[in-house]
Amino acid sequence: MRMTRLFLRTLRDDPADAEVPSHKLLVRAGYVRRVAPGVYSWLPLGLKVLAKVERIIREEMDEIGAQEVRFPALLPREPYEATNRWTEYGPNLFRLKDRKGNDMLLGPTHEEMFTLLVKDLYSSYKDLPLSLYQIQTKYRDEARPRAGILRGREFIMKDSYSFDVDDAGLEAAYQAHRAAYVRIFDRLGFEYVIVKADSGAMGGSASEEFLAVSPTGEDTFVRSPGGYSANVEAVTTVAPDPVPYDGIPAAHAEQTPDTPTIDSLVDHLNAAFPRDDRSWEAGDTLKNVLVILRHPDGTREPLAIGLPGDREVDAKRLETQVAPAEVEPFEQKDFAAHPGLVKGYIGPGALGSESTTGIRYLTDPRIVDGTRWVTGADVQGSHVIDLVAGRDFTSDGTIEAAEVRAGDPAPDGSGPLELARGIEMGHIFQLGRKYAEVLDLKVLDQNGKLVTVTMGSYGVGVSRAVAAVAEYAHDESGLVWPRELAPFDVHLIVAGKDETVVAGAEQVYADLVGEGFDVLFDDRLGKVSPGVKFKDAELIGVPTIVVVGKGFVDGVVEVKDRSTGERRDVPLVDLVTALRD
RNA sequence: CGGGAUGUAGCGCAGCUUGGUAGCGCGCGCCGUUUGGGGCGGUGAGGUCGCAGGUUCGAAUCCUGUCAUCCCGACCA
Repeated sequence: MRMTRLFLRTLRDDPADAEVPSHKLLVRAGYVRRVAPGVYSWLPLGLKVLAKVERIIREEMDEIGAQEVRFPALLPREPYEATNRWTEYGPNLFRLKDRKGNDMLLGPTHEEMFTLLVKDLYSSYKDLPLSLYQIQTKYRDEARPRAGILRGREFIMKDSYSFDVDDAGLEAAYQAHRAAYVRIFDRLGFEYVIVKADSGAMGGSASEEFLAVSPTGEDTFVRSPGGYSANVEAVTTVAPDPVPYDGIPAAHAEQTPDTPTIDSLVDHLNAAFPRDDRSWEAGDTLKNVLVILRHPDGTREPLAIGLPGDREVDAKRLETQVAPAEVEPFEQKDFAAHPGLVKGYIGPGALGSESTTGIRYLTDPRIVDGTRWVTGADVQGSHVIDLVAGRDFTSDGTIEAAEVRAGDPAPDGSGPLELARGIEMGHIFQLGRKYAEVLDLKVLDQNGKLVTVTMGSYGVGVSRAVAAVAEYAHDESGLVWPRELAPFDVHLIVAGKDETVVAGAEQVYADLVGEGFDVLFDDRLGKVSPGVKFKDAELIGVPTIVVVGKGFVDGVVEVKDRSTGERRDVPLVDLVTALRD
């Protein structure tokens, strides 16, 4: 491709609406253009990269025997009504009506369509196992699209689904997909982690996410030096062993006026009740947080969560624990309904299903028998000291709702956890029979009996992958594509206006194309200085740059490696060999 | 949905405080010059100043409303 013909205009400045590197560079280098928030057009350069990502995915999916199909993005309402997702998806679903007034939607995901397709055509265990996939455009009307194509409202996704008669078959399909994903992400070339994910509302059992490690990622995950990694939601707390409490004095209530917050309480304790061994700390206090759970049937249930005073409740972790109920704040009217609760001084005495309030009381796993706490006395201006778990109070159970912090021990004993950010690139999980049951996907088994099919669901963000690669594959000059994804193999520059140099570059171009290289030839002459061409080449990010210039009279051209910056003169006759290395 | 910011030429921005012929850089066309790191000079094309209403002799500028976009958070297979 000649630069003088390529549909491209590079920009000297970063677009004002771009924040993250991939967004800035993909727009500046002419790969994509914004059409609407979260909606982008792919230009020739971008489309070539996208196609290469798709090719890798197709090869690996085909390799595990999955077959490609393609569903429409425009879908009728009915299948989504059957699974209740027409309602559940809420405002995130793009809805529209056809001329007859029938409801339609732009598909956010295709579990229903795949399930119904298999139901349409297959009816015997002999037809299984089966894996189908598609690479297709999805639509989700995100409340806040951001970061260019990293999180759009229209995006390209590979989604596949496995169909098996039994759990062993599902497990095998899951492992096959997992292995394929490992190969896909290895080939895409970025650093990633596989984390245990919360399968949450989707109702599956096993579920893992592939996260590209990147500070611009939206998902926080944890990992340990010993190799543990997980979503924050999936982290389980390492509970200490119970400790004996024989020598601990009896709990005693003390006056602690004006100490509604943990900080004010700790200050007061150190001033009024100093410890012999050390100062009081926030972690010595037991904080009791109240929320309201709204259950799917609409009922509201108060819930108290007891946790060490130096930790906050992590809203996401809490919601994962109480799903499908939703978490709402505990409001003034709720306090009014429970006069036994003294705001700011709530203690275990007023909590628990056996207590006067009857409010369910769940505690952090760290609060084991024998641990001693300072906590509210359920009296205005008073706290209890030396309150011992298991002796002075009990809870209705434990809950994983406290925030996870760097330095916390990994659940598998593999060392302290580190917090990092990642971009969700792939998600695999064992759906089980949820969709097959609602949509009545059954096959006859060996005994002629109807059995419900079990399914797996597996996704890769294809357009997101282009941006995710760009997130790390760049430097201060521009993009630096891995060879397998680059829009071209070679970026050829003619530097100079001398007729022999120009003619020479033309010849090199023809030769390289003849040898099978995909070459971008910057053949611009006239006012386009060599500096402009070098800058554009670095911005575009083709891995190898060949310059035909002043060395040409001596029969050499310059070969530059975009990623290392290394440049060397190569005799014209050796060029093809050098490029093949 | 909460908080913050911004809307002026294709892109990046100034002008607004203090109302008076709409500017700069890049990009684009043409002429000349230049050719190994976004060169120089000249000359052009291109703008309902987000939109609506108001104040005023006169509004990009002041007032009111509204829409949009971006960022943080909430949300999000």
